[in-house]
Order: sequence, then structure tokens, then C-alpha cells
Amino acid sequence: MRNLIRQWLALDADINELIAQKEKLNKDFYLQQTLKVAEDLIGKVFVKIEGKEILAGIIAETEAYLGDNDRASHSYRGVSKRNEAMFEEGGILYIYKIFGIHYCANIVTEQKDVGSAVLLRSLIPISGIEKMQNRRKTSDLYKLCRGPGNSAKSLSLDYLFNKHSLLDDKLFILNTSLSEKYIIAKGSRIGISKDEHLPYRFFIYNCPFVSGKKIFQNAQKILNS
DNA sequence: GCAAGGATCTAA
DNA sequence: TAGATCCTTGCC
Repeated sequence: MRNLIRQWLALDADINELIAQKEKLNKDFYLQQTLKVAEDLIGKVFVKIEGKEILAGIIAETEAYLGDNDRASHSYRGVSKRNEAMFEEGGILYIYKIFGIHYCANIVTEQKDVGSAVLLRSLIPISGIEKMQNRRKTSDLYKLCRGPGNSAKSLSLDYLFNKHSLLDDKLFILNTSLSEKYIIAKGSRIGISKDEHLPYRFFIYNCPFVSGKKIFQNAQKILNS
């Protein structure tokens, strides 16, 4: 597994070192523009601590859902019982269930009442892999956290975590710079029927942990600045 | 290719 | 209150 990760992110530190060395993303990060947050989250490490077990993955794929005139966003028609987390101040989770089957985890962004969030689509698992394999009932590392439903299942993110803070000691995102070693690309969001042309999906280019069959189609590389 | 599966929203 | 929709997945 370590070789597999090295191949993609040249990650040398183990998870405990990483947590000890790196800062958590703070509130100000989440209050930024949603598209910037979605792009900047690529390469960061999502961490969930369950007892003595550390579950962690490098964020490899995100999608932005804006609060301003984005017809594909759950927030488009205003506040409802389902989406009210999206209208809170940034830095918390918004969890919803799709097709009555799969949970999907979003990271709420921007100021209160904006109604924007970033969908967590895929992770590169780096810690707690056995637990993820048990939950997903597969040992295939590429498939463990590929797609929003699978990511939420691996991390066991359900309604209990709706509105949960990401500034928590057991649930946070590390401010790493791993993405500098990879090319980030953007393209169309997946599985939506409105405004599907908007390039609001961000992902690590040519990465097998990323979902979607057409990762290169309609993809545009973003050069590291 | 398509069914599972249930909450949510809209229209009446 | 009925009917359509849905930021998906894994099966056929």
C-alpha cells in the first residue's frame, strides 16, 4: 500500500507524523469562495479519528455547489429541512442521502446564509484501510473511497455527522501541500442534469482513485502557480 | 444496461 | 397526498 501511495503522492510521512506536523485547516479557509475551497482541498488530508483508529485519506476529487444561482445545488430553491446545514457558516459537514441508499458528505463553505458546499467525491486512503475494507466489503484500494457514496461509507459519515464541525479534534482536514506534486484538473460535475457544463469539479489528473469513467474528457489542467 | 431504495420537494 | 426527482452504486 505504501508503494501505491508513493507512486501517486510521494508521501513519506506516516499518518501520526503527518498529524503532528501539519496544521488543521482553520475557519478562515472554509469561509473563502467555494470554487477556491474546492480546488484547494485537492491534496489535503481528511482525517476522522474513531477511538484509537485513525481513518485518513488524501482528497483526490471534489465538486463545488454554489449558493448563488447554481441550479444543480441543493440550496438553489432556498432553505429546507434537508439542506439547512448548507446555509450555516462554513467549516461544518452537510450530509445527505442519495437514492435512499448512499450518504454523501459535503464541506460547507462561505458565510452564514450563502448556501454553498463542496462535495467530497474521492479520497486516496492512507490510514485505517482495514476498517474501510470491512465497511465497504471490498479489498480493492482504488474502489474504497472512489465516489461520494463510497467515501462516506468508508469513513462512516452518516446523518449523525450532519452539521458536525471540521474544527473538531476527531474530525478535521490537514493543511498539507501534497497537491503541489500533482497536476490538478477541472471539468464538469458528475451526475447532474442542470448546469452540467460548468467546470466545478476538481480532481488529481490521471489518478486511478478518482471516480467517473471519462476523467480526461472535458478536463482542463490547472497549472500550479 | 438498469434496479435498488427512501427522503424530499412540488404540484394539486 | 401523489408522483417525480435525486450531487450513486453495483449488479445484471
